[in-house]
Formats: sequence, C-alpha cells, structure tokens
Amino acid sequence: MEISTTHHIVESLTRAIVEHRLLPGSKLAEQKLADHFGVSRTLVRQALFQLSQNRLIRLEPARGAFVAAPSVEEAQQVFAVRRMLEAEMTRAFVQQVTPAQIVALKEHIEQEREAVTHGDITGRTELLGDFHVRMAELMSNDVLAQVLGELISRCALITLMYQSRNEAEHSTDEHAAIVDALESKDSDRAVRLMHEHLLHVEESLTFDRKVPTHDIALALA
Amino acid sequence: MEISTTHHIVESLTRAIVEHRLLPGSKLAEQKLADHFGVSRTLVRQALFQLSQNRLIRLEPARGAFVAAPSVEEAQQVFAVRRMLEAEMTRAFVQQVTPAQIVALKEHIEQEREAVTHGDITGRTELLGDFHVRMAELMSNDVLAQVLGELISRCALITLMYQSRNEAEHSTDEHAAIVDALESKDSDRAVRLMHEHLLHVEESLTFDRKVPTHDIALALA
DNA sequence: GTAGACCGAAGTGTATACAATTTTGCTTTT
DNA sequence: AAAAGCAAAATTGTATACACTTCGGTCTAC
Repeated sequence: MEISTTHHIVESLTRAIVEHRLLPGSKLAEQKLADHFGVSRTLVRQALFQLSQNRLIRLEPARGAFVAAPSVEEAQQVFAVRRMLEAEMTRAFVQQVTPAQIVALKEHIEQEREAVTHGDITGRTELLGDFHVRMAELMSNDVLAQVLGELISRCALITLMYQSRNEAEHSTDEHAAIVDALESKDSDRAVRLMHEHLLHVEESLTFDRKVPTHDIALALA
Repeated sequence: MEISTTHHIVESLTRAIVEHRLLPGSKLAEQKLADHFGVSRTLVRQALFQLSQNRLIRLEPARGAFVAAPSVEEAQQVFAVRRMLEAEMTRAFVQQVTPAQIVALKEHIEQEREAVTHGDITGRTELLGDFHVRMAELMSNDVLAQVLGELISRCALITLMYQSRNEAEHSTDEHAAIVDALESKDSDRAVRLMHEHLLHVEESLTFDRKVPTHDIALALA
C-alpha cells in the first residue's frame, strides 16, 4: 500500500500544527486541503486518519477534522507514564553504557544549546524531546524508542505552548547532568535526576496559562 | 469522520488473526475482503490501514496487506518495555491502592481461572493480558492504560502462539501473588513479583518452536 | 534446456461521482 | 423582534471508475 504522498501531507500538517500556524480547534476541511496539496480528497482523508492516530487532530463523525487541544490532565498522565518508563530506561542504560553512547548524547546536548541560544523555538522543543528518544535508540530497542517517541510527540503541542526559554535552558542543563551520571555509571543518581527532570518539565506546564480555543463552552466556562 | 463500519471490519479481522484463522504471512486482498463484508474497497482500505498501525498486519507498497509475523526479537523488546513500565506502575499502584481495587483484581483472576480450566485458549490469552490493562485502568490514567494495551495487543499473536496451558496456569497464579502483595501494600515484593512474572512469560516465548510462515527466506534459514 | 523478454490477468493507487448528513441563511409564524 | 422551520449549499461518507504496478505464464533466443 502506497503511503509516500500521504506521508508528505501528514508531515506538512504536523509542522503546521506544532508550529501553531494552525491553532487548536481549527477545522481542517478536506476539499480545501486537497486543493492546497493538489491531490484528491482520498489522500487527504488517509492523512487525516493517520494524524488522528497521533492525537494531533480529532475526528468527529460527519463533522470533520479539528486540530486537537490536549488538556493539561492528559499531559499530566503522559508525564506520569514517562516518569515510570524513563526512570527504568535510565537504570537499564547504565548497565550497558558505552563511551560512544556518551559521546553521542553530549553531541546532542550541544545541538540543544545552540537552538536555545539562537531562539529557535520549534527546533529546541524538538531537540529537547529527541534527547529522550535518542537514549532509547542507543539501547537498540526499537519498540522502546517508538513508544517513547509517541508519548513525547503526543504532547508536543502543550510542551511547545507552555515552555519558556528559561525552562528550555534548565532542561538542557538537566540533560547534561543526567549524562554525567550515566558516564560515571551512577545508576541511582541518573535515575533520580531523570525523574526530577521530568517532574520539572511537567511543573512548567501546570501553570494555568490561557490557551486559545475555538470551543465556545470551554472558552466561557 | 465516520468510523463505525470500518471499526466492525477491524474487529472482525483482528479476531480472525488473533484466533489464527488467518496465519501470519497470509495475503489480505482488498476486493475479496470487500466482497466478504459487502462494502467497497474504500472501507476495507481504511480498516487495513488501521490494522497496520496496530502492527497486526504489514502493508507493502503496491503489493498489498499481509498478516504480520512478529519476530521473537520484537516480542523480547516489547517485554523489556513492559518490565520497565509495569514495575513502576506496580510501585505507584501500591501508593494509592483501595480495597475496591483489590476486589476488582481478584474477580478478574477468577475469570482467568475459569477460562484456563475450560480450555478457552483465546479467552484466556485475552484475560491474561487484560489483567495488566485492568491495573492501569484502576489507576485512572487513561494514557497508561492505552499505552500498555497497545504493547500487549502488539504481541498477542506471539503470546497466543507460544503459550501452553501450564504456562497459562502459572501466569494466573503469579497474578494472584501480585495482588496479595498489593493488598498487603508490600511495594517491593509486588514490584519484584511483577518483574519476575514478566520474565517468566517472556521465557516461555523464547523456546524456539516452529512458526508457520509464508516467508520463504525465513523458512529456509 | 534454460534465461530472459513479453503479454495478459489480477491487484493496488488515486481520482471522481454520487449519496447522506450537516450547516447556513432565509422565510414564516407567533 | 425572536424563534422555529425549511430549503439550498456545503461537507462528509461510500462506491465506482480508471491508471499503473506487480505477478504468472508462455514464447523466443541462445
């Protein structure tokens, strides 16, 4: 089954949503998208279906597709799962860590610092999430990397919405501290740092800032 | 976007695959399925796409859909993730356990025992997996329940293929032991038992029994 | 006798046509 | 003037049509 054209549409819409060119609640009309991409509704529908599986959009029967507005509660649940999973991932990582892996992680952190100093908001959000996926990949467990990737992308919207520059810098520092602990094979410290790091990121989200919404009932509540 | 008809097709195919009426490697031709369900290829393609996201089938461009044959390596990776996730889930469960939750889990175990004694292979595989999902649900973390459910269903094929009745009985006993530890709020014991339980289930898979396959290269290797 | 090209059948990939539902704006009624 | 009802327009849901790729088999060339 061919998926390359569909994939392009998915990528394009994903960028638009994550970069907030499409706000949560916006309607995604099939024919308009089809015209824009120069394809038929068939491919647009495939793409929309895929995006709904990624939780980036919400499909309502006979009404259409809308950009998702993940709730703070959902983000908190995702972080609870991440803390469970990544704490143990960190412990397992120390068991089988190699110098090459440490180098790879340190290089990644350098990229993070660059994005943060250059004010590249989208890039930094992506890189900060990728640090965690990179760890999973280095453990040569594809399933782990994929599950973690889904969890992280699932709340890309919220993370992006709520993360300030200070918090981004803080995250990078914490990543560096984790790698230090990994390098010295201090399993307990690494696990504790990872756990605290995820708590910090989650705390930075719970400040109840205003989210643009198209849901009237929610807006007036 | 309507999904109910598609959902019915997905359910039907899922049962057929999990119950081994469709063997790994089997081709799923779109027109034949469309005729069988009395719908057009459009809906069949939607269903196939969804099944491919669940890893129950594999889509090959311009060649079609085939029932997946998850490798033992993949199953091992899934179990590695489950051990990480469920060990911590168990620890968190003890923190907030209530008598009602214990009752619910004990009732579930009774259902397991019935299925095992009645020789209901499909039912018992489903129930044995559901025990873990039920725990997640009782923690009122939908995301956790969903992630775990995906992990478990992901290797339903392999689990079903490799699990004998003895092993199933053993699993039920281990579930009961875990609930005992939860009830006495012995967090360390519960975590240890859960970890060992998942190791046991995985071990029962690694015996390299013959798997029917349509992949010539694999069959002759 | 075997390797390779070629043709037809079968199947997938995409577009379009049509049916069913929702939305919208106007008209009518109170 | 506000609300209810209705009809037209717009939008989604499903089926079908057609183009393109793959698969099998046969025929030819060596």
